Amino acid sequence: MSADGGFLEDTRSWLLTRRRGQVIFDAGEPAGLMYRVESGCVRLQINNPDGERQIVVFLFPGDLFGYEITDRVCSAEAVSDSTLRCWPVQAFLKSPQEQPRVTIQLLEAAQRRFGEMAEHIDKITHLPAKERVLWFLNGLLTCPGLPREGGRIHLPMTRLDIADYLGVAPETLSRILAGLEEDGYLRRDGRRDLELSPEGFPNARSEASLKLKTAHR
Amino acid sequence: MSADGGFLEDTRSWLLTRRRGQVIFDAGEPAGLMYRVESGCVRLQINNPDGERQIVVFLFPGDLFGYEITDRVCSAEAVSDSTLRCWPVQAFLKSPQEQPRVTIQLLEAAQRRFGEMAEHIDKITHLPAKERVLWFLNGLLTCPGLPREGGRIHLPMTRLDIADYLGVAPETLSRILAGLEEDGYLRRDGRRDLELSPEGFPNARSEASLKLKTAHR
DNA sequence: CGATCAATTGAAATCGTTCAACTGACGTGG
DNA sequence: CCACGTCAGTTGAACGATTTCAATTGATCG
Repeated sequence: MSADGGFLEDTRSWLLTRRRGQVIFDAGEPAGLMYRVESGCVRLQINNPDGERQIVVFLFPGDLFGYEITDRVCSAEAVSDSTLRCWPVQAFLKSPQEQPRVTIQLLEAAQRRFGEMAEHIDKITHLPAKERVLWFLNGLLTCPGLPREGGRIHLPMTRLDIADYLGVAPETLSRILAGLEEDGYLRRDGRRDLELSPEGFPNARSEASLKLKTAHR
Repeated sequence: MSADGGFLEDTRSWLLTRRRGQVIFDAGEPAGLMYRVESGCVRLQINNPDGERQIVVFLFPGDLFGYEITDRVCSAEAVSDSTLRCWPVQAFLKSPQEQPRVTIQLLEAAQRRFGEMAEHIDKITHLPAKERVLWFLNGLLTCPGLPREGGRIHLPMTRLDIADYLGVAPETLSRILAGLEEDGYLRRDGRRDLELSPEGFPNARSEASLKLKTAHR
């Protein structure tokens, strides 16, 4: 998920720390800095007028964000205490030296994010709640930035965060996790720690897809 | 939605036509050309392994797409017969003359798209089916590239396309449209034409939001 | 003008939400 | 260091919106 090619390192930057829940920037604000997560976890989200929240993506160490050129397109908040490295975007865009290399990097990062969001929409609309949760958990397992020992995961985010990411009521998420624990696929340890079964998950879709649905166009 | 600053015009390009339903490119393919819709309508979509489809965005005249640098992150197909202007992306990225100006344009286009997709996810997860349809119809009304005379719209896409965009069953969409017509908010004329009421829509959210929900964090 | 398939309509089933109550994890102050 | 309070998280039960399956209509095209 990280996208620096070493260019960023050569450029003036500085560190910032944000505490759990702190706002990094809000949708609509004029952009200035771009960030890379050094430690912790950040969420990009939409805060809609009805007071509801849609978390668009969780960002982990190595991930770049906030490289808007004009205005912020969504809000960013620290999920857990985090340290961020930041650069003034304008510096890149104006420097004829750095500009080409960096903007292409950013363009690629943006494309990658686009693909991930498209997948996100797809999962939310086509998967039932349980399989969304499994998808999320699998994503955690293959997330390079997340501190992890074996199948043991320390979640930086709350249940409500996860629910708002998956488009599910927190109660539903709770029931699903309880069910997975019941069936031996994981063990909950406090609010933040998960022990995922090494044998992997029910893999519900491979069964379901045997039904050989014929949609497609 | 359009994002050219005149730079593109100076660069070698050519026209392409695609018939309704034709594939423009598929997810995973190596990228080569980038496109601008000149006439017609294009959809970007995810074709998931279960044969289901999620339409991510409809593109209209003026819209740029396909500016991936490496691989296609989703598929593109013509919704209606369309003409497309295309450029080799590499030509921009290699030319020191054009590169800076164009990549910044593309970066901005990508950011705009990001914001729209985030909103799309938000609508899908937080709005009930009827309001999703109203949101879509309102979007059509404020879409500069769509041929329109007053409140009369000629839809380039099928009901199934719309359903796959909104994350709703086609039957549900059908019932909702019937209901809106029943209530005098629109008139259906064949499969492709809609006459939207000039007084606008029920504006369901403003009533609903009087309930003053207190979510947010 | 007829065939075909998109679109519509009906009825039943279901998954997830909602409302409400409870539990217990975590941190704070004594 | 332990007791206590608070709020995140969990559990229960009922409701309801949307899906699903099935049948029908009707628009569009050859």
